[in-house]
Amino acid sequence: MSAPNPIQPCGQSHQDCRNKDAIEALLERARQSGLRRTRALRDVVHILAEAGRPLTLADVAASRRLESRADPATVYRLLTKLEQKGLLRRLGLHQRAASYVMAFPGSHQDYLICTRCGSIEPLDIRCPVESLESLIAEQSGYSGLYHELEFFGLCPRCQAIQHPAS
Amino acid sequence: MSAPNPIQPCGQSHQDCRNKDAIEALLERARQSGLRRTRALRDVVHILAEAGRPLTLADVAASRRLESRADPATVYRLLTKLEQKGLLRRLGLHQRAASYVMAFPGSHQDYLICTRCGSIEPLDIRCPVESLESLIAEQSGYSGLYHELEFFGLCPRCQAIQHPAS
DNA sequence: GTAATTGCAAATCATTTGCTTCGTA
DNA sequence: TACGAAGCAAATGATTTGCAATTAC
Repeated sequence: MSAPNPIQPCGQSHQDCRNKDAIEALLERARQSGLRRTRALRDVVHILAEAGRPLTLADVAASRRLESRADPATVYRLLTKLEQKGLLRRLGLHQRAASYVMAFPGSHQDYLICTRCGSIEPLDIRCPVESLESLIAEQSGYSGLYHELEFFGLCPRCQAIQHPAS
Repeated sequence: MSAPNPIQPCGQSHQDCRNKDAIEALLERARQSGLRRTRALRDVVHILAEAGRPLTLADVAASRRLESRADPATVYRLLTKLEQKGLLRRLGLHQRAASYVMAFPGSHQDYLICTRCGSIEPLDIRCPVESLESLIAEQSGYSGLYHELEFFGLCPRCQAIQHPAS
């Protein structure tokens, strides 16, 4: 958490996220936020937590880990609920369709995105990540490195709107 | 580019990206990388460049800007080619399906992703972005702020493979 | 003239919803 | 027992491909 060594394949420091206790805590949080302790829920959480990397819905549904082969629709609904409860994070711009931007040479853009209404504001920040890029390129052997940085949150307008339900 | 003021709605500093010269330069690069100067190409580049924010394929295809209403398939192929030439950036994990990760409290994960094979490596970097979050939250009025940071590049294995074609 | 590009239609694939049955609280 | 969850099937929606007609070089 505080080691200065910035770049390592995620070996140790996140291992703790995948141990039984952390997973159990997640399940407990899930239950307390209203979800029932079903086998499918337990399986989905285990699969995702132990993967330690982003998985698609199909990945989760196809995983033969744990004996229940879950229906994609079930997995989908579980993922949706877990995301609504804040226990799960869906990567990307949170829209169903892919998004594109022109790549002007030398220009780089970061975004601020509302998790409810999906509005996207370009940010004119001095991106603090650039210096990391060369370091990562060097240590990982990747070429042509670039990055994407997005901030997500509830925009002021959406904060003012009543939550439809929980 | 060097102003210390870090957060502004992208007003000026990227405006230059959208002027005629920059767009013309993009089109020129496109032509030099083998694309023909068709109306659809010009329109797509104009639409994306002038939008200054991420657009979906449907956004581009539906844009009545410039007189040619382009077929989604045509737009799709243009976007694909522009991306292959490095003139365009597709946001997100570059997979067709959405990806999910468990949100362990207090843990945050950044990724290194190969643009060719799609492999995803979790990075154990000390993320330099966290300090920005509170600043952005304050200035934007967004609540519940979090961020995603992904690095993209060609992984060593893919670098070794012959490019199928250009 | 030749090869890339377009447009239209159709195929794919991931996501999402309806509805009935099942299982947890 | 009541209400959320699961399973199955079907609808939706974005993306992707096939192919004939067109257009840029």
